[in-house]
Amino acid sequence: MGRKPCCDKVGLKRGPWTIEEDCKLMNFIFNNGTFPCWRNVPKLAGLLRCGKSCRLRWINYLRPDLKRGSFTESEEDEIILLHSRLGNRWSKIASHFPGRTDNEIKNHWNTKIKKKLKQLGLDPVTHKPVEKTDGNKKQEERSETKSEDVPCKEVEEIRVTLNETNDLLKDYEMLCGSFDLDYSYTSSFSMEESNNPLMAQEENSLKQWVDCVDSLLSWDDNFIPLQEENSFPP
DNA sequence: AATAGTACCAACCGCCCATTG
DNA sequence: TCAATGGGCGGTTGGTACTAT
Repeated sequence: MGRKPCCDKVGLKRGPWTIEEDCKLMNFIFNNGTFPCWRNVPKLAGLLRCGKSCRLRWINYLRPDLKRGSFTESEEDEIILLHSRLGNRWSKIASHFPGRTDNEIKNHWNTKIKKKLKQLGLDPVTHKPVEKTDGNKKQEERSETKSEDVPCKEVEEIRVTLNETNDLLKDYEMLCGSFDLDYSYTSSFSMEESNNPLMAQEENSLKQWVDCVDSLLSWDDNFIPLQEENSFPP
């Protein structure tokens, strides 16, 4: 007996989200705060998406507390450090970067950091120097002479940083000893919980974000506030 | 200008695990 | 105790933009 699919995929929309869908989802979340059951969200928000898709969209893209833009060098260094300790546990790694998502970090690792480590002669999995066979030596020589995206100076800087990072490891471990390593940054919030200063801050940033987006997006006539939109599709 | 190759990232898939009845 | 369920997670894919030939 196999497991039931997370949702009935028949008739559900897939692929990139439209602005209208984003609006519907945001609108629903702004009006309802926390939602214990993602499965019901698409139905209640009037979306033809599965609950998982809504959750992902919110967490990875719509959350008001998301930090946009490329990773700084110090962030990269910390990712490398954390990866050496935690492996591919991206959500754990992401919990150390408020505003960054596990998906974002995973993508950055796979597209940028992995390459940099390889060019440094480090195994991205073990973080240890790679034993070079004749075959991959030649291949690496070729790619190194061809490669221009990481100049020698930069590679040297990364080496220095990594050494510093290793020096920091001890301090970091001490630090982790005094904090809960499993501390996880949670994206869920509730308007009702705004007595909590942190929640209030989050709510405040949410409002600021809404104002900001409001001014940037041309909220067309299709965007109907939830309170006014009493009739959801059956 | 056209085509091929590469990089990037949003989104999906399927498995795992905690919770619930 | 166990099966069903839903959320979370990591791996992978597919589309798009950019670059090289």
